Amino acid sequence: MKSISKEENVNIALVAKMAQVSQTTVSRVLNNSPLVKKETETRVREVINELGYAPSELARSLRINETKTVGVIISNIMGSFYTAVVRGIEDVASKRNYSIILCNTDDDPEKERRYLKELISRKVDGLIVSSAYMGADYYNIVGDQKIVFFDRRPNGDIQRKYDIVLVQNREGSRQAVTHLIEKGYKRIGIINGSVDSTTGRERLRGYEIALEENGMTVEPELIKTGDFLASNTYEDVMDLLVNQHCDALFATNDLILWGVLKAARALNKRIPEELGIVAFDDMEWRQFSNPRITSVKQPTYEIGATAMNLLLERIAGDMGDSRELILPVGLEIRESTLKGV
Amino acid sequence: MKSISKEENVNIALVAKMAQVSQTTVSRVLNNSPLVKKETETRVREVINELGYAPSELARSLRINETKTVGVIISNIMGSFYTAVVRGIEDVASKRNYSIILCNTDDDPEKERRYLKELISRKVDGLIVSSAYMGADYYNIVGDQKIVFFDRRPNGDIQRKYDIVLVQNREGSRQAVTHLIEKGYKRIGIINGSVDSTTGRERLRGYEIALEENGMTVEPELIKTGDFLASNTYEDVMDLLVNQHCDALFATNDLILWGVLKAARALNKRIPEELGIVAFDDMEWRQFSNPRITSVKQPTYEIGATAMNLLLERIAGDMGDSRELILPVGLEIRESTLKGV
DNA sequence: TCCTCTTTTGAAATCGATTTCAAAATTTTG
DNA sequence: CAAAATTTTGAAATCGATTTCAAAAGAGGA
Repeated sequence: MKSISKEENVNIALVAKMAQVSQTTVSRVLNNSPLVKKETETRVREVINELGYAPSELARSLRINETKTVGVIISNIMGSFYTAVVRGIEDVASKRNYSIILCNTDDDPEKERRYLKELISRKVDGLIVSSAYMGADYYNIVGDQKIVFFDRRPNGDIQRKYDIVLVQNREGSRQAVTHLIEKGYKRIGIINGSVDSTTGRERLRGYEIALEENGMTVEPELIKTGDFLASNTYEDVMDLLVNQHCDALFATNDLILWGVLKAARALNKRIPEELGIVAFDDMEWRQFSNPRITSVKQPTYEIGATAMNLLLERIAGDMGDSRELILPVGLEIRESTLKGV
Repeated sequence: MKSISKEENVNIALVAKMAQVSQTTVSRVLNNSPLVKKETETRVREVINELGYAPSELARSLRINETKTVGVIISNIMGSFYTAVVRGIEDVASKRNYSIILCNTDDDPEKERRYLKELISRKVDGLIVSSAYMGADYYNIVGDQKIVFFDRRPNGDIQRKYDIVLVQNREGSRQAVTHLIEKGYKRIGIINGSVDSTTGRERLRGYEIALEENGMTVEPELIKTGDFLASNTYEDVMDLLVNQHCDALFATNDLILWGVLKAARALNKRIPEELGIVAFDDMEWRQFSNPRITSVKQPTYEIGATAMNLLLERIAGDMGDSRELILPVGLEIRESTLKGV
């Protein structure tokens, strides 16, 4: 074993030189190949320890064409729904020695395109995507990447080529609104995200179905369409409560609920007496909100874990037909709809 | 321009072949070198577009020894404090074309070690770390990596070598507890995270200082030390309220606050009359909690953005002395301490 | 036309690992 | 003890980019 020269780079060549073997042998040791004599292995390992050598994943990835990295593209980690999803993804990924690269698009299609291209250039092994952007050229960009979409269903051709993890959006909405009706609310407004996404469309559809099933008419004035970032929720709520005299509101996600609560507070509405509220998503804080909010609970962590598992199967070589998993939701009834009938 | 053969890999060599130039020239085009004749450049770009070629960041990184990637190591993205920090990091990173790899350690030192080694193997350009693990061999693992620590101050030797972003933990605690005292609360308990971290120690110190400044004695029975994941907050609160007869509690982070609220609710305590509550961290949900919680607000997003900016300076070659930035906190007074004096 | 000077190009080395293929070393067998 | 079988090793190619250095092509002047 030679002595350590000061300024040399610590790489496989240096280890080889110092252990008086070839790079091939060092590589074999690194990969626990049985082809190495016990004695030489020991010598090599000693050098490795002495140098504190750790192989470059970069070089390795380049050679074996696999990075053990997946890209995660979401709207905004601060939207709390995604937080739990990402944690689910990361847990499964970490267990299998994968890393995740996190990207926030703010639902900006241009940002999403940029991220997609960058992740592909970085040769990620796969992608987990909640897409804001589903233009016709999507396929041109992503090509034959392995992708699992979640939360929002990609449109048209795309959806037949990739796995998808969704929740019962329509059914969740239907239950939520049905609950409001059963509680005796008469004029129910909905503040929806974008109907460009299937999520928005499905949640709206559930709302309509609930009304129809109960012999109520769907009034366009009571339907507010915006975005899931709650950009103009406040104004929408004001209109629904002041001009349209709604006595109940259905907020289709967490951020929108905040807008609703702010506006309701500004108007000094008593909840649930004057105003009933149900909302999609169920973050833990709602248990301590005033009042506690009746919620459609999504299995957020499981969405992420499931998506990552599907992706890992694809990466492992599963070439089967694309799958669509629909996870169940549940209605948690709390004080915000606790009106005596 | 030759025609596309079907199964060839799309790499720089293929582009070169099809454009009838050398790889060197293609590389120059990719990097906007002025050394290329307009005419050839056009030809090369056409081929690039036709093939949908995007250079491998992997190969590039290997050659130029720079990955444009930073690792982010935190306790748990679901702890809501970190969510905002991460978003701050990602925003700054993305603007400078950096990607972030997210790692959740759950404050498990072993996990942190594994992540550190992995990220270093992946040749990240730098690290942003809220460390659970500060063993003596830390420096052995991270060596001369570029690191910005945040939230928790690394101990001893480490701290002189790297940049640090902190907040006024002690001062924040002092203000919070002083506020409780001013409101007339007499027996104030603290439910702290781990005192292995400076954060825990500083927040405890602020608590002690506030008591001392007001001529109150620090009673060990009123000090609960656990972890910032709130593992046994419930039991701690029970003890403080039932056995120690506290009339006010100071929760040192968001998760712990949840535990406090749950326990308080279980005991049917009226807040703020029977029980005053202040807490570190200030997530948006607290504005809607019942009651709204008086909070020490940290500039979470700025912590992340600042850390990333410091890191970028280091990556750019700044070799100056290590810096320590202390960001201000602010006390938001709300109903949970609104007792008439 | 020839020579100089500038512009434009490409062959080959390099980054740090893995892998193929053949050869060397060792052990087993007859 | 020599031949065959087996174990152990290493030289060189490879992944896909960048970069160095020298040479080719083109422009301008005498």
